[in-house]
Amino acid sequence: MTVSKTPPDHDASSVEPQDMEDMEGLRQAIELLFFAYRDFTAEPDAILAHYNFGRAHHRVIYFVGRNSGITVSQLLDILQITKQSLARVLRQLIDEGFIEQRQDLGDGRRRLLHLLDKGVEIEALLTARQAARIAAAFAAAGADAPQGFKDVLRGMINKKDRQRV
Amino acid sequence: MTVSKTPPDHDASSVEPQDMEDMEGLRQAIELLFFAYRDFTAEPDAILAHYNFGRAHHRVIYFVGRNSGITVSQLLDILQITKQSLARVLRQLIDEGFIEQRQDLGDGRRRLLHLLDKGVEIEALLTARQAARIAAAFAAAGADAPQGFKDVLRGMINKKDRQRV
DNA sequence: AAATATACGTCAGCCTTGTTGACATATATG
DNA sequence: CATATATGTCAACAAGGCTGACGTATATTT
Repeated sequence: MTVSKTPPDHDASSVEPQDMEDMEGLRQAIELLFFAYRDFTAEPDAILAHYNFGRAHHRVIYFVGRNSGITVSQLLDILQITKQSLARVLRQLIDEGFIEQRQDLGDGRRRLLHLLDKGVEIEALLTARQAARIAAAFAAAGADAPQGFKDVLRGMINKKDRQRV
Repeated sequence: MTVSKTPPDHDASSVEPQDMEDMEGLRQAIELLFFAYRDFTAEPDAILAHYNFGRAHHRVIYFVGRNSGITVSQLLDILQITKQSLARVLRQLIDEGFIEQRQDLGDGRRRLLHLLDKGVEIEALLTARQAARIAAAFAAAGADAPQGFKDVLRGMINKKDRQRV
């Protein structure tokens, strides 16, 4: 392996374009988002591992729980993954009795997804953990912080999906 | 395939434990976080694909850029992945001339990581895109929103890493 | 009624990025 | 000199993305 020998540097202060005076604040936001999301997902991931499930299962369970009777294609719109990727985890969730699909009486091509008891249970557990983390952060921040938090997140979402939440 | 036939239901309103009166707001936050992070990462991912890089490369480039001279183990602490996972992408980044490692003169076991020109360039591009998205969201939200946004995110990070940002 | 479009499922194979476990080397430190 | 630390690497595996191809049931259009 080739390793060059040089004194440790500290890269002084780098030049920032003047039209980006607030770059530092934006970089802070980028990093906070990384760390927060990292820890926000790590906790559910650990729980899911007990069921031999992963983050992909979590997403499906969550959004089916939140939108009972959602169709497969609506779920695909939310997750923005391919149907093959969804099929893999959905099949497991159905086979293992966490989710049930019923045929839509109006349009027989559609499969309406519903959580079964086991699904409701794990959804509640996972959501409770994530909600608790957010609730703690809300409580620690100022009273106006939750609104600011949500408003900024909403603004970060592509227009098309902003009205979803 | 077995599909039960039942009329479409709307699952009425589910029961919420009374100690979680604000559950709706917390669920909103959970979903906003999901959608915002999804779109926040999708844009860089698309750019990185042109270089045959992925999200893992982005993280390394970003944090090496932000912490010039960072060691491998410090980077591992941030990313919270195994050294083998890091090694795979780091090797590519070094081989392809995006990152350089220099030996620490104080402690010769350490490798200090630095962006090379190509690395600086792509880092700037990716960060500019993400910063622009956040800047737009900041501008669209109220003047106090950015502070609330950051405060809540900070509160969501595990204590150990809160002081990082 | 026939043709086409839509919703969904599935098979096969590939890639990235995470994991574990084992082991090697250089350098620091006790 | 012995041990601990920082790093690198090989091998194998799993999760969860992807593409492409194809099948079937149901709706819709012609």
